[in-house]
Amino acid sequence: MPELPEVETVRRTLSEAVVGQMVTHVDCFREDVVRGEAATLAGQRIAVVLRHGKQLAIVGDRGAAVCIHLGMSGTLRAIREGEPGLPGLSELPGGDPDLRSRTRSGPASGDHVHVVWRLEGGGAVAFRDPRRFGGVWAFDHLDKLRAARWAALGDDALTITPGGLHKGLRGTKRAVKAALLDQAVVAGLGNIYVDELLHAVGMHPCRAGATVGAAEARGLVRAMRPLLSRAIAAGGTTLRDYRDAAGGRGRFEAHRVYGRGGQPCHTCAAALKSTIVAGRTTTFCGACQAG
DNA sequence: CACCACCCCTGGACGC
DNA sequence: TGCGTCCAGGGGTGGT
Repeated sequence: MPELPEVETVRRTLSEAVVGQMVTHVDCFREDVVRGEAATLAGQRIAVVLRHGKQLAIVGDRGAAVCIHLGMSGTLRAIREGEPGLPGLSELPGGDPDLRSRTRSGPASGDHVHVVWRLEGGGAVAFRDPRRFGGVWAFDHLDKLRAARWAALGDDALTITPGGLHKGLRGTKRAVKAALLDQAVVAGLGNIYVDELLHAVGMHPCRAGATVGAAEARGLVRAMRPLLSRAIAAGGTTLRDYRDAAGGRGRFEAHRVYGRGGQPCHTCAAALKSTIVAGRTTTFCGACQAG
């Protein structure tokens, strides 16, 4: 379940592996996963890999941009020449025989590779997404990507200002947790980090957004940045099958509340409560997080 | 307009 | 061991 730290880790590892490389052609194995012309990056050298919230953009040197959203189960892997690829890549029709022969084979060893960007020199970038909650959106120019997708998002969680967050919260009666999960309010937070954030500042997840004052919004932003930064420094959180673009696991496991319902709060030792807020499993401390 | 329930999808955990 | 069932959850959509 990649959230901002995991997506930023993918951005960095992918960037190191592919910036400056030429995309020779694009294999798309599931049309419904891609919106727009999948081959749009073909013939362009990768100039930069950007991120806004949980979305990535691979940008070509002539301006083409491909937006990738990993959803729940998506991975984006940079496969270097001579390196084993993703499970299942061996089963792809029409793939590079050399690349295929190097990949693990076996009966249904995990296919679900939907798009492969082939690079000059034999490498590749592969988008795999078993549950298909993610997707790929191709544009002939980055400006169009920004207008069509990123304009609707709030400021990135790493750069949002206290004033910006306060503005996003004060107009809503929704639970503050629901608002923080809303990518139009702030982009990049998901269920894990919202629970961690609310616990860190001692705020009840069901507080109405509009009741969060300017000082509390500042507290949220001041807690958010180090929380996300520490997770990025650790390469993100590994739950289930998250991997960065180089196939590495995250090492951030310092969850204080997520997944710990019923266990003692690390701050006050009270049993953490588990409930549903905004349709999401929510864990919080009834004692530390007043509301 | 704001908000919520529902749906999409598959793999892993768990119970019998 | 094997099978069935439930659950995870971001975001889009359609209903209230």
